[in-house]
Amino acid sequence: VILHVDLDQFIAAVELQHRPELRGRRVIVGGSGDPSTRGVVATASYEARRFGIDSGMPLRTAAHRCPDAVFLAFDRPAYQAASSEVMAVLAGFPWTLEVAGWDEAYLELNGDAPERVAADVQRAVLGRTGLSCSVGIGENKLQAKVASALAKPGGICRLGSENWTSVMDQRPADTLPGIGPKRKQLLAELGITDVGGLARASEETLCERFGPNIGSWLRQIARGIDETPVRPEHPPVRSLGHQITYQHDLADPVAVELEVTRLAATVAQDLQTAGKLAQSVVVVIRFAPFETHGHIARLGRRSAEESQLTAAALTALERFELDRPVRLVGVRAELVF
DNA sequence: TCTGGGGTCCTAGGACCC
DNA sequence: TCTGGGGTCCTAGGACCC
Repeated sequence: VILHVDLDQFIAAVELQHRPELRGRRVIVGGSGDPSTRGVVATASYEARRFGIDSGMPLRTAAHRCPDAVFLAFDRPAYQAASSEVMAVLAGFPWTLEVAGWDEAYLELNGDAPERVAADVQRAVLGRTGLSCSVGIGENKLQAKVASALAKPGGICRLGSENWTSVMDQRPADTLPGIGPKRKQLLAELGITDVGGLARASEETLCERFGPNIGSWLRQIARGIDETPVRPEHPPVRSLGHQITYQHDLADPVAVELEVTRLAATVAQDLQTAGKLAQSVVVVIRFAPFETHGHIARLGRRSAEESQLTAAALTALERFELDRPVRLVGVRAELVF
């Protein structure tokens, strides 16, 4: 039996802990906190969601739809700190814990009454961090994760092979994690809109449209099947980088080059801090209005040295024709692992 | 009304080798 | 004038997740 613990409105909840006077108000967290700048909504409070505000929406749009909302800057260190507290509480239980993100984790039980454990977990997290969470119970990670979404906010929900079909069949296909807007659209073109339809679809048709792996995997998740293990250790980091969207497009190629150099130096620093070596560097350029391209350059030798990273980044940059204004520059190191 | 930042994984196509 | 088949590796792009 697997539990999926998912914090409710995590980012907004952390902000409201720091500013209790904002409880009950329309709060929107994202970007610099200034809705006249480039950025998107990370999380909106329930009060703001009623105005159609949701994650990913441009801040400018959110300000239009909800002019009297309170806008707060995205505060990564605060969320990381809150997350660590929550995970420490979960680690205190005697079960295998997989941290799956800032605000979610899996617990693998062995024989204990899962509903009772779920309630214990909720009580412990709330008592020690002040944060509310939802808990899904399943026979695998997929079922548990889907169940926790159904349990929101603050509830407990159990899915298993006996009720998967009755609970899920009629729900839209994108209820399943792994199906986003594009796959939902492609499925709709095949006449598949709900989970039941996907479960009954022909594997051949799905593989033809989505490729061999994704095609058969989609059909599996629609049937509630998932064999991925709960893994307590963090998987090795594969890449590490930074990207910046500029408030004003960079029109000058020299400015772009300077930014690539700056970002490469930051990435080198981060590599050294993490004790990792890069084997190649990817430079990403997003041209105005919104066209993104990337080029990769291999390092002469595995390294975390600033000079090596910078040289490779500039080599990659040379492959771009910088003949248009640039709105984003990114540098990412691919690691040796 | 313009569209963040940090990641992972998969796919398609081309180069190359035997 | 027309050009196999099997395999690997690399690159670029895309979809998704939080």
